[in-house]
Amino acid sequence: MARPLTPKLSADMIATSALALVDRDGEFTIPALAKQLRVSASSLYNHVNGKAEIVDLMRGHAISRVQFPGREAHWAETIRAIAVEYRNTFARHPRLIPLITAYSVSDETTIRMYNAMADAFHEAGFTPKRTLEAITVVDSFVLGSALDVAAPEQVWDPGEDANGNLQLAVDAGLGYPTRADEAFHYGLNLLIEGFSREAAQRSAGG
Amino acid sequence: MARPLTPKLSADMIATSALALVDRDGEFTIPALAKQLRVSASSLYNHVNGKAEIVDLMRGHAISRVQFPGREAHWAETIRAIAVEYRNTFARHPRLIPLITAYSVSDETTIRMYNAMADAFHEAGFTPKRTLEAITVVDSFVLGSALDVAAPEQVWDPGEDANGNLQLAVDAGLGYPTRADEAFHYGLNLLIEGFSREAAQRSAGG
DNA sequence: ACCTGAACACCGTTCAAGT
DNA sequence: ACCTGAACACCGTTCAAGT
Repeated sequence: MARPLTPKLSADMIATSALALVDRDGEFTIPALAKQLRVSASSLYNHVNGKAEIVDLMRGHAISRVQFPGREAHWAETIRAIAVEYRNTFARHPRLIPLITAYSVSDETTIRMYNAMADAFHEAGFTPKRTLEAITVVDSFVLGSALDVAAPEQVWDPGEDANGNLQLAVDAGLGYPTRADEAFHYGLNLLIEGFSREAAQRSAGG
Repeated sequence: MARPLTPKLSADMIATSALALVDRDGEFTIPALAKQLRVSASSLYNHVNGKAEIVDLMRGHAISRVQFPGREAHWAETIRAIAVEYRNTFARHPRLIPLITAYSVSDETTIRMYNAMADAFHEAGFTPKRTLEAITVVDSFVLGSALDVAAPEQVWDPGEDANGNLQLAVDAGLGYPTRADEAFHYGLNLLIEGFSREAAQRSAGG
């Protein structure tokens, strides 16, 4: 074969194909990826610097869909919309999450998201330090909630080791596929209510 | 050599040694682990069924230190104490977190923790379904916060892509090594305040 | 510039052999 | 029962050769 007139590969094709493998298998290998692309393994290295870079591209690819709310919204609704979008984006590829947590997280979309949150908390009257902490809180909760989507359900099947109250709760949750979703919105509401109360106190001159 | 009179290895030694490698390098390999234990790689398989089981043992080993509060405490303080303990336990071995998120999470200590939280929320008057959601919320936030400890600081060095408000917040956070700690307590307070308000509403017959 | 096959170092796991 | 060394399949990456 050797070099074709038009390239058989691109970084974007590699990312898309790898994401499909992760969605299906929870992992990917270079040989499996090459096979799916009908290409030899070494060809990938003409477009990509290594496996770590492929993971990086996958995160960028997954996250690039994030839609931001318009600036006309109330700051609290901006925070909510970003958190929901961010979490849903991760939840769309739950098995990607364990892979990307091992790597650093600083692509352009992430920064844009932090920017938008910083603006919202500034509008709420938060100090810079408080803004940093609030962003960290939202980020942690979103990431943890996304991980919860990826987690196998067996966590919630404790069997004999559960005492009465846990068993009751689990029974209430079985056959309840939106558990992770509802818990996410519940927690997000608690956080935003707390932020709002703090904002009200600040504007009241507390 | 062959078989020694007293075994050179045990599952616990393997877990401890692997944890030391992860703390130092962020990962571990079977050959490196065997070398540190001054043993051949194949010897490990007399005590352990494979790499996945070693990761399982590491999580159990790390988590086994968790101290539970006495039952005399107020339910809200019980929740707080568990969350703090749980999160600090993970934060003690931050580089372990990306490894264990890829596996399932259902050992005995975890179940005991969920049991204790279920009792606390029951005491607060939560329904079983609400209890399940509240536990999920706390769990997600704790895990996300622990991941934040493990995350490289470069997330918070956005450089030119930051707009004014984000840059101000980051400036407030640089050289501020307890950022992750303070954000965790901030978020935890918000959640517990929310839980308490809900409990008060319920007991008032809302 | 981009694809290929051969090659290399390394990893996880198995297993017969030894005591 | 428990350790060893040899062996196997597999993985990530490099590189000279080809167009």
